[in-house]
Amino acid sequence: MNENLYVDRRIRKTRKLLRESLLKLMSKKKLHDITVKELCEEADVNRGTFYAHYRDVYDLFAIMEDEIFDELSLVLSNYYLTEDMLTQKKQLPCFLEAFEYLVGNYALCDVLLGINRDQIFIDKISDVGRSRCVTAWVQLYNTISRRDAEYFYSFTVSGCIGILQYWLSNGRKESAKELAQLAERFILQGIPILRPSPKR
Amino acid sequence: MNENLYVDRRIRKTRKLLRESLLKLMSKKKLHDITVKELCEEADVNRGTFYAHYRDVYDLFAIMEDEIFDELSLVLSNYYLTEDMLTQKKQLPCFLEAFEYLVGNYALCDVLLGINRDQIFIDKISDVGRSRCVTAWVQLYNTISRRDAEYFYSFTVSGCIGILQYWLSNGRKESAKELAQLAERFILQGIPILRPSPKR
DNA sequence: TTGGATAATGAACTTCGTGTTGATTTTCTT
DNA sequence: AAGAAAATCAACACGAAGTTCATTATCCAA
Repeated sequence: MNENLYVDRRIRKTRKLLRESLLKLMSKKKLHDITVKELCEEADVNRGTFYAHYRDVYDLFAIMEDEIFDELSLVLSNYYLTEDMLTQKKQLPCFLEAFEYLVGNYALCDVLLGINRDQIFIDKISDVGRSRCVTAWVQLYNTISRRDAEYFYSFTVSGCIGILQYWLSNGRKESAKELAQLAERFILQGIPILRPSPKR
Repeated sequence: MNENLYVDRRIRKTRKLLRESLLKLMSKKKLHDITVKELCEEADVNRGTFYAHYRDVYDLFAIMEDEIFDELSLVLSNYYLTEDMLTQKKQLPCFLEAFEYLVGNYALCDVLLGINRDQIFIDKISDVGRSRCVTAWVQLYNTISRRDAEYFYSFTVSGCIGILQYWLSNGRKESAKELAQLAERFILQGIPILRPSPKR
């Protein structure tokens, strides 16, 4: 938690510079086109210093992903599934917090979920709440198999990421709340959301 | 379509070898860790020959993606949206064909959608049916805004990819038909799929 | 404030993949 | 069978990767 306070200021400075520079370069080009050399020039850090901290550019990137992942996990861990949350009206707060975090960190999201994104991060994010959700669903409803619950979870989380990606690539016009509401409606109602008059 | 018939046999052979070798290497390591050198050794093709065909490893990969993309587009283009397809029972055939194609090419899917996947392919796949679906939805239902339809489409397609990814990473136990049915249920019904007795 | 510790720098060096070239050999097509 | 075209082989310059070590700058605790 606060081991960071005991890290030498020089180390903190160097790592911060490298992280910021990588983010900057990634907004312009793909990760695999970024060399250690140019990263260090951008950060004005000696190349030898880089190797004292990271194995290569991908190593640095993975560590950055981990940090975001931990923060988002923390946000989500405040929520636990109750029967209420599975019925009509109580899912919003969880979605809202998640989307608010992501929307608030959109520059990072752009890198992590955008055109040059790496897959591992998405997979990890996806699995944050998997076991909790699936277990709760199976316990609360006797009509659903564990297998179907797993698939439904995969479908849902990927769908939410899809919403975020569309949002990112279309000018980020909506607020976190709007995104959360859209996600909630899609998940709760499915395609009937499209219908003028709900059938059956 | 059949320009391939006019391509020199040596060229076809070389390209096939390189494609297969790249696929093989990608099952073991990430794209950015694969060098032209090792790819050519794997394929037993001269390095100079590689450069006569492709700019670099990413160029080859992009071309492979394009081929799959075109094939899948062809599969999907057989379907057009009618009102029937948006109601309860008629979506399955389209999903079924898509999933059958993807399941049938699971080795490729594993590379394209799996842990080392590149984002561009997924984005392209996602957009195959976007305008067609969104336009149809907006025309058929006066209650949905274009914006919401776009988001619903993003949500749905990403969700389906999520289903496929879960399937890939869990032993590929289900058939294409089962996957298509799951997808259809999730999209049509949303979370009520979990409920023992449908509310309202 | 100072002194020991530690991190960053700069320069040099080897290694390795890249991308290209030109001569030679193999394979295809008709 | 012959000409065309592709693949091979060897060689090359180039640049980034990764490491080493002596030197300098910075930190932090006594």
